[in-house]
Amino acid sequence: MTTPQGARARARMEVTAAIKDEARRQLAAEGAAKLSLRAVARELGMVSSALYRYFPSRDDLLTALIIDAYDSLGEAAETAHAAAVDAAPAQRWVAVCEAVRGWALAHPHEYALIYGSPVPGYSAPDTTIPPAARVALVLIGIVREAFDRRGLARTPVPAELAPEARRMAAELMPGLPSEVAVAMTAAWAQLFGLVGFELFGQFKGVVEDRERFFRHAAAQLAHGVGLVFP
Amino acid sequence: MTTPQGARARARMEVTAAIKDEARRQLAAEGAAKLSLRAVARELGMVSSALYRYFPSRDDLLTALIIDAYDSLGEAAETAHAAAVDAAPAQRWVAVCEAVRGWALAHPHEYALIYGSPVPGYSAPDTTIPPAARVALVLIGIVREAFDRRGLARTPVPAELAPEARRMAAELMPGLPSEVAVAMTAAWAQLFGLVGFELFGQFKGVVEDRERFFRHAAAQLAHGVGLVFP
DNA sequence: TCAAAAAAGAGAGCACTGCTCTTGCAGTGG
DNA sequence: CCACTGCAAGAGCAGTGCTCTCTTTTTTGA
Repeated sequence: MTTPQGARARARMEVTAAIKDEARRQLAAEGAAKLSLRAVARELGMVSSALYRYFPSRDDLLTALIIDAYDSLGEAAETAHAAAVDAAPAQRWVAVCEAVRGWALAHPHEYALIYGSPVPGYSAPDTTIPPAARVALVLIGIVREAFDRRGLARTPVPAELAPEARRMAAELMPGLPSEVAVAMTAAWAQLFGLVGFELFGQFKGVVEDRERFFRHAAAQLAHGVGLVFP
Repeated sequence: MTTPQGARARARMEVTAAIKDEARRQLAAEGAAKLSLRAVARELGMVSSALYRYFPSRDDLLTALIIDAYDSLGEAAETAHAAAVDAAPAQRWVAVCEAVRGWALAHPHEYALIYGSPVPGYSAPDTTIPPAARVALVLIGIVREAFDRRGLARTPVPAELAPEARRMAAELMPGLPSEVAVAMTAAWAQLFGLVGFELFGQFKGVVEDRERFFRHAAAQLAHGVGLVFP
């Protein structure tokens, strides 16, 4: 990441990056299922066994790509948010949602890798959690600012959920009311439900004008967390 | 499906069923990625090439499993709906949502197969569309009945979405107002966003009391389509 | 009834995969 | 200078999807 100590370490980082680049290319072209270590090695002019010096297994390569994908998506969300910084919170919410959708449409296989079925054995390593949180943090930031400025409409939470709601608010979104924490979390999952359905073909024959449909649905999500359109 | 004409046709159906059963077992145990034709054949005591008489490719076997999974999920939804037939529409809505979640938790790999990333090349054949619609039809039925009985709260749709909303209502849910059609479709996608996030580990470290959280979120979805709790 | 046709299974084989192991080469640090 | 370590190469193993050919069995139609 910083200055490499020796020429050796530098070369290692370059090769590692080259492997990831080529793997990303194959991922984008064919999908995770067809990503082959041997093909990556072949394309890089090295023998397949050499690649195992850099990634001990195919799953490790995939994990690296997953983290990069989360970061790429998170950056897209943050950029969109920064670009809309002057707009009202509800508008910024929609802008971020649209950025997520746009990124997903532009990188379908990467999106499938991170929000589709978990491809490797089963559990994503905990390394993936921080980059995965970036989109959520942007959304939380919007809601928090709106709350601090003028408060939010709150949807009451049933008594049976109140303790969990308080825990969620305290641990994940300190400073926000527990009802909002619950609504936020639900909206976050629902956002990716909308994106996933569009991307994975579930809207085929159902929604035609998907962009407008999404914009409206994202606005409704904003409404659900208590944001109001001016 | 009906009476088999000859002993041959009968045998063929039995073998086909046995292949699907064994494949389903392997799918449930290891996931779609590790489902292997050769392993299925081995387990059935036949040679791998013989299996190609029944399914021309691995993708065809997967497609058959996909259809079965959609039907199984649809049946779970229909059963839950039938069991709650005396309850108010909003309650039935939640019951169906909970049935979807329950089925998904009980059949994670099958759920991943149908609502996760599309595993084969890319596009699911159109054969999968009717079974895939069963859950949606149950939900539409609930909403339609509620609408016919007492009407529904409607969330206005922006002008830019109005034509698409009308088209969706006319083609997919005749008799329902276009605003409701839009809200229904969004809720449908959002439901699977909630289920998918829980199933694919996105709620790890975020939501602990997932059952209660889901019940509340499902109730909010019902609210979003205009259903009211008595 | 009996031969032709269709269907099914068996087996070998091809090209590919992830991964391991051993061997040889080339930079690195004492 | 020389031992050490990191790296690459190659062979090889077990597994995969899929195709092709050959044999056996069942169905069919004249």
